[in-house]
Amino acid sequence: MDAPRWLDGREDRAWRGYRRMRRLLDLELARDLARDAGLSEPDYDVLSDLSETPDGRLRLSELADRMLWSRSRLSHHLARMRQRGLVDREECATDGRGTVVVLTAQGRRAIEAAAPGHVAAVRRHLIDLLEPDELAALERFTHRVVDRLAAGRAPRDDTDAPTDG
Amino acid sequence: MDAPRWLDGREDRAWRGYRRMRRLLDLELARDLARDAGLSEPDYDVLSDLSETPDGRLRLSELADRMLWSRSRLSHHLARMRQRGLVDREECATDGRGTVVVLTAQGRRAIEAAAPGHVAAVRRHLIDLLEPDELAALERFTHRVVDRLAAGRAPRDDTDAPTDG
DNA sequence: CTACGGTCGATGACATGTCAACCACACTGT
DNA sequence: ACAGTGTGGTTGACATGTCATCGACCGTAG
Repeated sequence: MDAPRWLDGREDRAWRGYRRMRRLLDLELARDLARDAGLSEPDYDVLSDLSETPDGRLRLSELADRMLWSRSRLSHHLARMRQRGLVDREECATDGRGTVVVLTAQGRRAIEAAAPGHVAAVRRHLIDLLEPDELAALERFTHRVVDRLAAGRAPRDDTDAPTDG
Repeated sequence: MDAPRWLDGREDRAWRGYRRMRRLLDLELARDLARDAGLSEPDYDVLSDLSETPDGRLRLSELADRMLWSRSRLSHHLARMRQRGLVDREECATDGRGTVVVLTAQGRRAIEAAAPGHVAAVRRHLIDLLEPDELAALERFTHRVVDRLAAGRAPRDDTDAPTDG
């Protein structure tokens, strides 16, 4: 650990800005979502991913992978959402161990009611504040960073932690 | 709520990329930090903010404001960090209600041991992957977004939720 | 001084996320 | 068929974060 390369002025401001934006955006979006739709951000994400499939159904592990959640976390969260009637479970026809997560009619109504306001908030607080070149840069570098990070992850691991050293 | 303006292709890719990057970066940085330094990200942030002051001391509410945490959350977290010997509490000389959070010698050693590796990880997984124009864009737009969001927040509110409608 | 409304921080109850087993089933080789 | 090994999902214990409330103290007005 010799002579660490600290962040210079611009790098430090970018990094701090990123973290601060992240936090404020989270607080704001979560607040709006809870107030207007009675959903948390995780709730919204689950419903959103489900609603993007043709039949509102996904294997639990498939959903967990898409969301980058551990199966454990998703299982717990689904149990809570299920009690609220937003989703349901079905046995998987092709794999006796499997669970299929199903979007209920109520869940679909919830995401459809929440989506316009949520997208509007995302625009108002972030997207519409970006210049075209900034939006393009955001798209480019986030995907670059994601590709690198995803490459470093173990192919399958329930713990959300890659097993490399 | 008439005819919501959905995100177009580029906007949608940027927004999804942002959220995915955010999640993967969090997992990776938290993992590295835990493995190499035995600290969580919140631990690191607390220690980092404290170590940036001249004497390693901050009023609890001042620290909470800088971190955008509720006083309650910080109070709970400090109780845990205190049990591990990373920080301590002192009474505030100028305000009988107040608490001063103090970085202990052990806490200073912990942050100084953790920082080089953490900064290296931030570089490796994010900063060093950005082109100069992307870094500049990140700095610019995050600060713009933060300014807007900060302006919308009530000046003082323990709940982390602005009181506007 | 005393009353009053506000702020500081701690606390307990509860919601959420993590981690380490665990069971049931799938797959492979023999 | 049937071990042995691996995967899918659940569970319980625990760590962390949120929310409402409280006691102590501050500031100001009478």
